[in-house]
Amino acid sequence: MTRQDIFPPGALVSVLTTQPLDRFLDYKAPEGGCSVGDFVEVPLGPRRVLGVVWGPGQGGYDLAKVRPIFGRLDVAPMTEDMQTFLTRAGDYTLTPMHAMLSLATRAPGLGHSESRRKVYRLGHGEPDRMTDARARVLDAMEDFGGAALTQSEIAQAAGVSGSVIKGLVKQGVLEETETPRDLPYPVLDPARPGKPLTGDQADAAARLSVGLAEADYGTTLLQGVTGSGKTEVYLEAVAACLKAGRQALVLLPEIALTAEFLTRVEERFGARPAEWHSGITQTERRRCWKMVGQGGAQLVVGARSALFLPFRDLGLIVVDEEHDTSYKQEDGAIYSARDMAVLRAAICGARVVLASATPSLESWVNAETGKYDKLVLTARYGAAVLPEMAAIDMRAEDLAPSTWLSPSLRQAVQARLAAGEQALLFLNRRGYAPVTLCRACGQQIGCEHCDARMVEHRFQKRLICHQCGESRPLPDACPSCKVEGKLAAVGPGVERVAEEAIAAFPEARVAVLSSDLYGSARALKEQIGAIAAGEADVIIGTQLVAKGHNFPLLTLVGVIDADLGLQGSDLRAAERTFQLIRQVAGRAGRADRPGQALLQTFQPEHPVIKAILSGADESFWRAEAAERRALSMPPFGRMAGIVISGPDLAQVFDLGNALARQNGPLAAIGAELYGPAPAPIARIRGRHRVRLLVKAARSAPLQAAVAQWAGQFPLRGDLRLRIDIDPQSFL
DNA sequence: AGCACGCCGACT
DNA sequence: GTCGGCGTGCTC
Repeated sequence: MTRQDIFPPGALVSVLTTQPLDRFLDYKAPEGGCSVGDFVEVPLGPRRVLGVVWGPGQGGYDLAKVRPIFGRLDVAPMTEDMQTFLTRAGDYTLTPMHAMLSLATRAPGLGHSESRRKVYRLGHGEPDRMTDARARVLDAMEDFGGAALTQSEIAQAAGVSGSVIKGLVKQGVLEETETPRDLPYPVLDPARPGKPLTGDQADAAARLSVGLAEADYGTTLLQGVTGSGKTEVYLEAVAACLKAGRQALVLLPEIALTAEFLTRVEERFGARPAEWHSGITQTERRRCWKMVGQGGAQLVVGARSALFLPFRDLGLIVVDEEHDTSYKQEDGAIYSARDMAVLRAAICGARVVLASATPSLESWVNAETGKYDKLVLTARYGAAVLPEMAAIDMRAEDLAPSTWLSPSLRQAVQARLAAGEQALLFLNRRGYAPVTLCRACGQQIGCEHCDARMVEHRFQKRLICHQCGESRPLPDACPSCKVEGKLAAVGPGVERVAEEAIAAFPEARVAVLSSDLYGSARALKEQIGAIAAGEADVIIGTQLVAKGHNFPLLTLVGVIDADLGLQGSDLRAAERTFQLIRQVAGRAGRADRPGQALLQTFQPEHPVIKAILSGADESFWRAEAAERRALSMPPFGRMAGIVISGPDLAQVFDLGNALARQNGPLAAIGAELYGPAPAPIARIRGRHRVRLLVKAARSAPLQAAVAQWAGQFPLRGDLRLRIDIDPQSFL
C-alpha cells in the first residue's frame, strides 16, 4: 500500500512529534523526499526527535526558520487508518496528539539503523585437525539442519567456548554471515486441528468467523461462564482471520495470564505468537513493533497498549475478560481499551470479540440494543458443571473476635481436605490488616503523603501505603502518642486469613496468592503453576485468583467478605461485586469434580447477593440497566471526571471553584456539573486532589464542551488537571 | 520534554 | 560586585 502524497525534497510538510507541543510543526522534506506516514527524525531546538509526516505543511510560520527533516527511519510508514485512529482516539479521550503518538511508538531504538548480528552455518572448508570440541560443533550444526545459529547458540548446543567456533570460522568450516536482529515471528498454522468443539461452540465459532475475510466491521459479545470454552471458540475466529491472511490481536487484562495463553496458542497453531506487555525485554519490544508493522507477526497477544501497535491489516481484535477494570487505566492517556478496540476495528474494518462470563453493563446494553451481536455459551466444557452457590449468613454464625472463618465455612473446607481436594478462600484485600490502630490514643497509622491508611504486611514486617507504595518498618511505638506495645491490627487481609487458616487446618498446606508477595511476574506464575499442580490444599487469594487461572483440583471457593464491594455509594459497586464474585466462584469445580461456592455475608437479602446466588444473570443486568437508565447514568448518559491536583489545597480548590462558576460551556450543552469535592482519595503523594463530575445526555457533544470549559484557566504553578471521559467511578 | 532567558538572595 | 534559584517561553 503506497501513500499518494509524495513530497519532493524541500517541500513543506507537517510533522507530528512526540514532544509535548500542542500543534504540528512544519519541516522541509529531506533529500529523496518523503511521504505521508513516514517516520522521521527532525531537529527541534538542539535535539533530534521522533516524528511522523502527517500531511502537507500548514504554512504560517517564517519560512526562513523552517528546518529540513534529518531523514526517514527504516520502519514501515504509519498507515492512513492508524492516523485516523490516533486522531479520533485523541479527540474522544481529549488526549493531545503528541501523547497519542507516544502511545503508538513505545518501542526503543526506532531511530537506529537496523542492527544486525553475526550468525554461522556450515561452510565448505575442512578442519585441519579434528578435535572432540570441533566434532561436537559439527554434530550440533547437523542437528539444526543447516540453520544459521549465533555463536552463543552453537557454544551452548555443542558445549564449547567461543574460541573453538572462531577457529573453525578461520578455516572456512563455518561461514559467518549477518542477519537482521529483528526476525519475523514463526508462521502460525491455522489449518492445524483445534480441540473438538461441541455443537454450540462450533456454531459460535462459525458465527464469529463471518466477515473476517472482508474488511467488514462488527462487534460480538461472547458471553459464557468459566469453562464454557470461550477461548477455544475465539481461537477459531483467530484461525479464520489468519487463514484470510489478516493480522489478529488478543488483549488480556493481566500479564500473568499471557504465559498460559501463549502455550494454548502454540498447541493450536504450532508456534508461539508475538507478545506485547510491560514485562517483555526491550529487544523483544522493538522486534514486535517492527514485525507487526511489516507483517512479520500474524498474531499479537498483549496488554491494552498493544492496541497502538502499527498493524498493517488487522482483521480481528479479541478483548478477553472485557469487563476487567484494568482495561481502563492511565497509560499516558486515559482510555478504555475495550472502547478503543471497537474504534480501531471500525476504522480498519476488523471484527471485535468481547469475551466475558460477566460482561460490563455497557457491553451488555450494547448487545441488548443490537449495536453488538451476542453469542451465549451455556454448557460447561467437558463434564464440569457450574458450582453450587450458597450464602453463609454471618449473623447466625458464632465467631470469636478477630476471626473471619465461620464454623460453616471451616466445616466445608475440612470436608474438601478430607476428600483430597483444594479449597480457595477469597478476600480482596492485600496485606495482614487494613487498619493499624493505637489502643492508647485511638489514632490509626496513616500515610504521610496520602490520605490513606498504612496497611500492615506481616510477611514483609512493614507498613505499606497502597496508594503511593511508601513503606516503613512496623513500629513498636505509636507514631503519634509514642506509647509502646499498644498497636493493634484491625480487620482482615489475606495474610491474616492465612494465619487463621493455618491454625484451623493444621494438617493442610496453606498458600497465599497476592500480587505483592512475589517479586516478579515469573515467580508469581511459578507459584500459580505449583498450586495448580496440587502443591497446596488451601489457597488464600486476592482478586488475582479470579482472573482466569485454572486450578483443576479446586472444588470449594469461600468468599470471606461478600459484602466488601457493596459498601460505598458508587453506582458501579453492584456491577463490580457481581462480576468479581461470579468470576471467583467460577474457579470451583473446573475439572470433573463438582464445585461449591460459599459466600460469607451479613446481608443475604441484598439484591446483588441474591442475584449471584440464584444465577439470574439476565435479570440482574436488566435491573442494573433500568436503574442506570432512570438516573441517565452511563451508558444511558455520558460523563466526564475531572481531577485537579496540586501541592497546595487552597489553590486546588480555588481552581475547582472557578471552574464551577464559569460553567457556561457545560450549560450550553445542557450538562450538569457536580463538585468540586475532595476526590475519593483526597491526597496522594503529597498532592491534594479535588474532583468534579460532568454529566450530559448521551447525544450531547461532551468532549468539545468539556475541553472548552476546562481550558478557560491556564494552569499556574504545579497544578494539574486531568480529564477522564467515561470514568469508571461515578463518585 | 529540554533548554534557554531572566529577574532576585548569599557568597568570593 | 557575581553565582545561581527555578518561573515563563520557545522549539518548525
